[in-house]
Amino acid sequence: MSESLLKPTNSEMEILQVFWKQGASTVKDINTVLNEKKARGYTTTLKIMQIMADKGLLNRIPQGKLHIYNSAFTEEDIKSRMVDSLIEQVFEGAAMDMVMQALGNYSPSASEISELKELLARMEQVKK
Amino acid sequence: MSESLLKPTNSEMEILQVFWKQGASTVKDINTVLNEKKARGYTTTLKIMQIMADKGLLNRIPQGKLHIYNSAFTEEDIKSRMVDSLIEQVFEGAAMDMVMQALGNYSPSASEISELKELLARMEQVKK
DNA sequence: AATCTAATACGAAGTTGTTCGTATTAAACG
DNA sequence: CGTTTAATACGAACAACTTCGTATTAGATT
Repeated sequence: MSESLLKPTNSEMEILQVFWKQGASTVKDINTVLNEKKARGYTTTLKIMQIMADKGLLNRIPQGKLHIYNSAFTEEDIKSRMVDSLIEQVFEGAAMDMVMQALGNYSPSASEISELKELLARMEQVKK
Repeated sequence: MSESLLKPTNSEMEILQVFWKQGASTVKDINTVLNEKKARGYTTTLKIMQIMADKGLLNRIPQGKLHIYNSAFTEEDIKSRMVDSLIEQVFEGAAMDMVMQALGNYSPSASEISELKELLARMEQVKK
């Protein structure tokens, strides 16, 4: 089981994002969406999806000749891994530094600030 | 000037982190520190540092036969780029989602919560 | 059933990153 | 000033990713 360390590449992330939005899809479905942003050959998308299935990132269900794929992991799961990886590799484990950096870069709107304050209040509750 | 998009690789990040801690260093200096965590050949470190200098990530000052290197960018600058890149590629621009995810993963200590609340309070002030 | 169509399978090429061995060179030493 | 030492330069190998062209195959069509 070496799947706990699986970190999708950029191309793989783009594909996963489509699955999270529209659920189970064929190669054609995915390729159509991807091509809205950037041209790629059909077999390019196919190949990457095959590799992803091999890695365990995607599930593949044969439907006659067709293959239907879907993400093997939830959006939260993968994004969580990616955030962890950044904190580890770039911030040497200093999670709060990363949060501060992010907040500094994108100063949140008033409503986002409220949302964050609520989250923090809830976290404070739990600690008691 | 294509350097605004420069995103260091993992190996490059490890090297930059050493520079940010101890300032200008030789290849030998850097390699010694890196080897505390993981064995690598001297020429491996040399090669990567040469590539980094080519890319503009490091400055190189010849000191007789020796070369003294240093990071060409501040810690904050690079880390900021890395955070931006994650937000862009993984969270499709949703910076707040990323912050929430990070806070969810590493529930902050009481003192960290206070620190964050202060930061948010200051941000709220600025908005007024 | 033969042909057509559209999907998958496969292999190869180009790129980037990492690693190291060997060659070169410049300074130091005797 | 020739030799040793220690640093850089260079090239090659390997692995991961991305891309695409071609081959194969299974189902649909006539």
